[in-house]
Amino acid sequence: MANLDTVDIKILELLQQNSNRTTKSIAEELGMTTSPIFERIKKLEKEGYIKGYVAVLNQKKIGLKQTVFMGITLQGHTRSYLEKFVTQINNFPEVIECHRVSGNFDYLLKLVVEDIEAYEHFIISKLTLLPYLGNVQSLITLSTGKETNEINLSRLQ
Amino acid sequence: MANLDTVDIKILELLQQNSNRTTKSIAEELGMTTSPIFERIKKLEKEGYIKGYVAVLNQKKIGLKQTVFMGITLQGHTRSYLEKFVTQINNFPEVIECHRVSGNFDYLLKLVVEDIEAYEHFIISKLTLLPYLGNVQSLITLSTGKETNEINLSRLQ
DNA sequence: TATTTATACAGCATTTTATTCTTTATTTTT
DNA sequence: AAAAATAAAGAATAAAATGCTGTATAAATA
Repeated sequence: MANLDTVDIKILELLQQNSNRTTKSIAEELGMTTSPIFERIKKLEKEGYIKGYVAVLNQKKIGLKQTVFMGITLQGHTRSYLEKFVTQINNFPEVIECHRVSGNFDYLLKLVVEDIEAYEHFIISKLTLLPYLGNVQSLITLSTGKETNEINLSRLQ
Repeated sequence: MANLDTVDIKILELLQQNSNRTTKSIAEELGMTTSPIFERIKKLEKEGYIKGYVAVLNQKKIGLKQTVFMGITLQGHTRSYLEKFVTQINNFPEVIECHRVSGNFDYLLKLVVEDIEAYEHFIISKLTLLPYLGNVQSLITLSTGKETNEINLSRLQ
């Protein structure tokens, strides 16, 4: 695919908002028939523009009410240790994101836990067991104004 | 719904991984027929456990290669100003998350941009126009070890 | 310029899935 | 123990996905 045209971008925008829409309804919105829309979606999937389709859950309703960010600095920085650290961090079910960053920390983590108590438990019984841990800073989410996975594609047009 | 049973949790886990699976294939995996699975999914949607279904895009392939986190401190803290700040921040297409946090910052943002240059442009031409801005700290993502929206539900069982 | 080739899409046919309904078994309540 | 509620199987129907054919338009080639 040379590049994405207007129709492709529109399809991606719609599927980011609701991936359960029928091909037909997308086709109608774009003033086309189902087949070209169907074929374009398959192409976007095949060529990797679309990584997949997922259900988004209501964390709070499920009992996981607390989001926490952690800035972590390590004391050692050997390659083998960094890799080990990432592997272990990724295995914790509480951790949903783990980014190596430049700036005032080495790593930034995003966690989802039941509540503050569960977070404290995570720190005591899991995190602090990791060696070479340096400075650890917690950012406890009080409220969330925006939290989406939707990438704004208007910039591409 | 009193609460989620084992089958509900399993369904949620599967739909978090791939929401395009057919009812039939989920039913087969769980050793049931399609109708109960179908009804359970509808119930989970209706009662708000499932917020929606979305396509996950390949950011890099689309040309948005850089993720950045920003810790922001405000100088003023009147209610009306905080609200205005959040509203304006949420309107920036670059910002995909905006959390009010306790800790060393007032707000933590997550942004997705083309590259560092685009990030600099965001700061100069958008962010710094906001009044009452205090300390701003950037955490530039170098690499990402884990980045998922999938909530681990094994904790609930 | 004429001719071929590739691309995109409409429209229809077919297969597969989603959805609804009925019946039966099981559990819960009284 | 009887009645009511719940859960699921199985079949029937509606809707959607998927594939195919033909046509128009654009791009490439001679």
